[in-house]
Amino acid sequence: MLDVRFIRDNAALVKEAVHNKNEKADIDRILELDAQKRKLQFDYDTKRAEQNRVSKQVPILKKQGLDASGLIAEMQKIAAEVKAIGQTLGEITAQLDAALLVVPNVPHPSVPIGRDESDNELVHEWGEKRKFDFVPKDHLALADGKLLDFKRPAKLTGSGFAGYTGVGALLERALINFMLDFHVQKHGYNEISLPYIVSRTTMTGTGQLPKLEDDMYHISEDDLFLIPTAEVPVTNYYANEILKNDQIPQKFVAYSPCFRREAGSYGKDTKGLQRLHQFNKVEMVRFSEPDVSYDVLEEMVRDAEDLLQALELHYRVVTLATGDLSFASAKTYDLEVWAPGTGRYLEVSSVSNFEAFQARRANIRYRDANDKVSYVHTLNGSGLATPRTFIALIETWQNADGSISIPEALRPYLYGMEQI
RNA sequence: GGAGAGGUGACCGAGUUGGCUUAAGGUGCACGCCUGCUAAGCGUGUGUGGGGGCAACUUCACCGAGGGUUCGAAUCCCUCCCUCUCCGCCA
Repeated sequence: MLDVRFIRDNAALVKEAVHNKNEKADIDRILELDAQKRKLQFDYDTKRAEQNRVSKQVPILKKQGLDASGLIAEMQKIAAEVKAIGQTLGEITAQLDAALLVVPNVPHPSVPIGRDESDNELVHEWGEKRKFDFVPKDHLALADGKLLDFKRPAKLTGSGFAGYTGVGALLERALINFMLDFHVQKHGYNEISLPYIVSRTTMTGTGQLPKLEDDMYHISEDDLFLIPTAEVPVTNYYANEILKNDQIPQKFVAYSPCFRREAGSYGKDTKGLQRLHQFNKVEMVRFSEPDVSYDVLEEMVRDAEDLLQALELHYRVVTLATGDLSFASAKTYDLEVWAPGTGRYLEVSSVSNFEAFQARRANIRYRDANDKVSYVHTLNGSGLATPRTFIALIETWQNADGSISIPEALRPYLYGMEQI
């Protein structure tokens, strides 16, 4: 959520941001509601002050044994006026708040302006596409029925759910443990494990709601949601708090399953592990002081890159253009890993700076050097999403005989196996 | 799921026959005084958010959340949420 005062002072900029993000939000209406609200607030305060002042005289009169009924009768009128103004004020405030919730974050000036992902900008690449002296298989040909099972999970639940079996399950677990250990031991993150089911308020705090409700799994009986990413519980961990010195800066890393309905993406990237309704992910979440949050963003990209480098996988980093940027993000880098069998780059990490957008929604603040209370900046990034990393890993490290070599960094997590 | 207790400022903790409480008192914290140093002591200050004002300042709201009663609500009524204890169920 943006500060209404920021919108008031930068209406043109915000309108441009809404347009560049292919979003819809009625900024003029917000400005109008804001003006109405402030006027009502002034009227309310003035009346209420009078009411408070006069009400205090009632007990004084009574104590002197005087009749206060005239004063009380007069105050009944004012009380009714206060109530009426207060009601209108409440309605306008509710409308304004609802309107503010659907205004997207403003992209950082360094973000390329563009309609969609074709306008994303390449930042850099690492490694190169592996050359094969045989025709590399895609991950389905390599692993379906062995390391992976798609058929039976579909029987259990439906399409878009995958099973990892035997050594495949071990490999997936190895990836998760490897990534967690790496972030904790080499990058200094604090591991955290939080609920996978959260409330409507929590989902609103990070910006999934109200806009993306159709993409979320909802438990209607309790009005709770399955998390689409660990970002949601971890970022909201400090909701409604003023952080103390030892809580900011803060770097958390969390493993969690992620649940996404993927409404509207049917038929897109449906092959194998590429797009699932449930998958595992290790997520980095940072709480930063505003003046350094863009340094933190760069650091997080490197933290995610370190994993791919340790796994010796070729990848590239791109800056998302405005049209591809998510609702809440001010700037996002995607890490795309090369999957030689599939013949595509797959997004395995999305690293974003939300600036104060989520902090304002979730009400996460801190005291700066001058003891002034202000909103923190929140950032998060995958490090990494498991299924696509799994794809790239087995497709890159496959051998002509169908076996898969294990990169050295991962071997300790696979009982020392060099190949599977 | 059943029964009971409770949710007050950074923290502890009064206040629940509605009105000198602008939330007592304490702790902590900050500044000052005192002081050989430290401690103790003394004094002052110490929340968040909104509105108005160039500013000093002023005003409103907030005692779990939301409604209601009243001239006036931390205090009374209703609904909901959360925490704790006991019972039941259970990995």
